[in-house]
Amino acid sequence: MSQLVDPHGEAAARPLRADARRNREKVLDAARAAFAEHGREAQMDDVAHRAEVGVGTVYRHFPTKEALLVALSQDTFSRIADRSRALLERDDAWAAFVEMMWDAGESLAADRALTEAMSTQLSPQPCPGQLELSSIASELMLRAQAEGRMRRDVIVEDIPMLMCGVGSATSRAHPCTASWRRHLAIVLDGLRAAAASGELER
Amino acid sequence: MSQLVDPHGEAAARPLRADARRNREKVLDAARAAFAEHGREAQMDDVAHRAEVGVGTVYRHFPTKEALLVALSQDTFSRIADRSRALLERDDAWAAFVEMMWDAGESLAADRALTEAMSTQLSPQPCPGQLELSSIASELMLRAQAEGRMRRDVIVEDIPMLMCGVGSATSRAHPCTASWRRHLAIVLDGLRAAAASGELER
Amino acid sequence: MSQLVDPHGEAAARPLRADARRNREKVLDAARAAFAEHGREAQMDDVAHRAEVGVGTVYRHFPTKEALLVALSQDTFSRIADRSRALLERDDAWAAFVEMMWDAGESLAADRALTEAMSTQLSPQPCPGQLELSSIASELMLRAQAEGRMRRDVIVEDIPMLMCGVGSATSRAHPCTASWRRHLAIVLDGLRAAAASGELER
Amino acid sequence: MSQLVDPHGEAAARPLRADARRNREKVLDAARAAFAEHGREAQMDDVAHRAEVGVGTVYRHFPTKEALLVALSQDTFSRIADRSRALLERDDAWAAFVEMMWDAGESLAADRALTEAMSTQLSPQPCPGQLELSSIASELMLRAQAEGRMRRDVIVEDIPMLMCGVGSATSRAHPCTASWRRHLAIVLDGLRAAAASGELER
DNA sequence: TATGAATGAGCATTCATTCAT
DNA sequence: GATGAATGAATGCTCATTCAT
Repeated sequence: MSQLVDPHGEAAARPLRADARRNREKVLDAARAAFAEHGREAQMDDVAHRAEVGVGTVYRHFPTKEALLVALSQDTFSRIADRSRALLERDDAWAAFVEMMWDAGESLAADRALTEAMSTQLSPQPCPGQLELSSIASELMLRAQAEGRMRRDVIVEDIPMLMCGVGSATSRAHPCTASWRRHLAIVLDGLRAAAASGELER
Repeated sequence: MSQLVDPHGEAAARPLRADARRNREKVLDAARAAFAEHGREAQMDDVAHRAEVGVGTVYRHFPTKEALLVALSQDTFSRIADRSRALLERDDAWAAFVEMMWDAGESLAADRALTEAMSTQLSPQPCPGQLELSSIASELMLRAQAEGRMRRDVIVEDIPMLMCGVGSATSRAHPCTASWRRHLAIVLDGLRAAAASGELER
Repeated sequence: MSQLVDPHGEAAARPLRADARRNREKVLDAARAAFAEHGREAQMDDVAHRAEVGVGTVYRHFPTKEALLVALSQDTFSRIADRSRALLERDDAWAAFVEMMWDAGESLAADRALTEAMSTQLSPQPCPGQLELSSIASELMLRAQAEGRMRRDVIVEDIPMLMCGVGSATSRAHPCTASWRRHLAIVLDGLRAAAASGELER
Repeated sequence: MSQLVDPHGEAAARPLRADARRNREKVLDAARAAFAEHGREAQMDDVAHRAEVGVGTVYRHFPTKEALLVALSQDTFSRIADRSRALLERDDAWAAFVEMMWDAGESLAADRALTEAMSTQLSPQPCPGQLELSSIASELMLRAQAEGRMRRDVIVEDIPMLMCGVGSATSRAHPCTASWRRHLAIVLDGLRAAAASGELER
C-alpha cells in the first residue's frame, strides 16, 4: 500500500486530518500526472493547478520539489512492491521474475519522471519500497538461478540498471510507444541461462 | 568525418578563419564537457567559461543552446560512424556488430547529454551521421543474421533504442561507473540467435 | 474608467485581492513614470524597483513588457475618455473640442511612451478607451462643423495623427517643456473654419 | 552639398583617399536605409551588411552608433539646406516658405530615424546644416510676416518643433502613408496670418 | 490551515564596440 | 586600411520558494 511518509521525516507522524490526507493524495496524483508528462521539468504551479490546490498547500506536504519527486518515486516503488510480494508464492521462479519485470516496465513506461529519477539516483539511499523490491527480486533470482533458468552471473544490482534502460526507451519513438516492450523482451532473453556467453565476466 | 556546419546552415560555407575554427572546436569541446557533466541543464555561460571564450563567441558559432546540443550530438554520431565504417570489411559480421556496439557504448557513457538527446529525439530528422550509422548497422545485422549468429526478429530501429537504454545506465551508480558494460553485455547476449525465445514476437 | 484587465485576458476576472490590486496600481504608476522618462527603452527591473516590488510581481500582473505598455496606454486613454465624456453636454461644440484637445495634450506631454505607442500603433486594434475617445471627438467635430467653427475637410482620423505630432514635440527643447502648447495652439488655429485654404483637398 | 565631417572632429581633415571616401558614402547610404526602416533600433551589423563592408569599417568612419546617427541627420539637414538656399531668391516669401516646408516634410517622411533624432534632440548643439536652415527659415518668415501672409506670433524655433510633429505622423497609419501631408497642410494653414487667434499669446 | 501573491536569483540571448589577423 | 571574430554588459523573462492574508 502506498505508504504515507510525513513531510518532516519523523517516524510515525500523527495521522493527518482526513482532509489533509485527501489533499496530500490529490497533490501526489497531480504530481504524477505532471511529471509523467513533462519529466522533472514540470512546474510546481502546474502540479498545484492540477491538484486544484494552492502552491502553498503543495509545499505544506512536500518541502521541496525534490522531495515531491522522491515521494512520488517511493510511492511508485511501494506499489510495485505491493503487487510483487504475491509472486514469491509462485513455484516457477523464473516466470515470476519475468512477470515482475513486465509489471515494473509498465510503471516505468507510464512515468517519464520515474525513469529520470532512477537514472539520476535521486534519493541518496534507497527507500523502503526499493529495498523490498530488491529483496523480492533477489529471492526470485536466486531460485531462478537454482532452477537453471537464469544465468548465474547477474546480480540484483543489475536489475534497476536494466529497468532504467528500458524506461528510457519510452520517450523515444512517438509512433511506437510500445517499443519498450521489445527492449525488455531482448533484455529478458539476455538474462536466460542459455544466453550467458561469458561476456559479462570480462 | 566531423562535419563543419556553418552557423547559418548554408552548405559548404567558406572555411572559417584559422582562429575561428580553433574557437569553434574549443567551444564544442567545452560544450561536450559541460553537457556530459550536467546534461541539458548545463549553462551557456559555463560552456563559454570552460572554452575560455565570451558567451558571444559561443553564440556566434551556434545561434542557440538547442543548436549547440544538436551540433554536439551530430558530431558524436559522425565520429562513431567514421570509426564504424571500417568494420564493414570484417569477415565476421557478428563480431563487427558487437565491436560497433561497444564503441558506441563508450561514447554514450562519456556523454550524458547525448543519451538525453537520443531519448528526446532532439533533431526532428536524423543527421547524416545517424543515417550512416543506421546503414552500417543494417548491413552488419543482415549479415550476422545470415551467419546465424544474430536473432532474426530484431530490426535496425531496435538498436538506437537499446543503446539509449545502455546510455541511461551511465549516470547511475556513482561507484561503479562501468555498470553500462554489464548492461550492454546482457543486451548483446539477448541479441544472439540462441537467445530468441519468441518473446519478441508477442 | 480605468479598466481592470486581468492578466489572462478573461473578461471580468475575480476582483484581485486588496493587496494585489494595490500592487497592480503601484506597478502601473511606476511603469508610467519609467516609460514617461525613458520611453519604451525603460527597463522592467527599473519599473519593479520604482514600484518597490520584485520583477516577478510586475510579470505576475503583466505577462510581457509589451503588455505592460499596452495596459498603460489603454489606461491613459480611458482616463482621457472619462474626462471628455462630460464635454458632450456643452453647448459650444468647438470650445468643447478645443478643451478636449488641451486635456489630451496634457496627458501626452506627461508621457513620452504614450506618444511612442501612438506613433507605432502599438495595439493592433484600438482599445475601448480609444474607441470612445474617437466617438466623442467625432460628435464634437460634427457639431463644431455645423456651427461653422471647424473646417469641413478634417476627419476624425486626423485627430490622433495631429495629437501624436503634438506629443512628439514634448521630448524636444529641454528648457521650454511647454513648447507643445505652441504646437497645439497652431494646429488648433489650423483647424478653424477660417483657416481652410483648400490645401487639404490636394 | 553634403558636408564631409571627419570622424575625429578636427576641422578640415585631410581629404580621405578615394576608396575611403567611397566607403564612407556607402556606409552613409546603408545607414540611411537601415535607420529609415527600423529607426534607431537598426543594428550596426545590419548597416555594415547593407554597405557590403565589415563592421570595423563602419567604426573607422564613425566612432559610435550615436555619431553615425548624428552624421546622418547632419547630412540630411545639409541636403535640405542646399535645396532651400535658392528659395531666398523668390519674390513670394510665403510661397517659398511653404515650399521649404513641403520639401523638409518629404525628407522627414522618408526617414524614420531623422524624426526620432529631432525629437530626442540628438546633437547637443545644432549642426551647420541646421543653422543654415534656421537662418533661411528665419529670413523667409520675416519677409512673409512683413508681407502680411504669416502670423506674427510664430518664431523660428517653432518650425523644427512643428516639423518634428509632422514627421512623427509618418509611422502611423500603415494604409495611408501620405497622412503626413494632411498634417502639414493643417499646420501651414495654422501659420497663416488669418489664422492667428491670439491663442498662442497665452 | 489554505491560498496565491510576492520574491529574486538565475538563465538564454542580443548587440555596441574592440582588436587580432 | 579592411575585415569580421570576439567580447561581455545588459536585458527580458522563468520558476522554485516564501510569506502575508
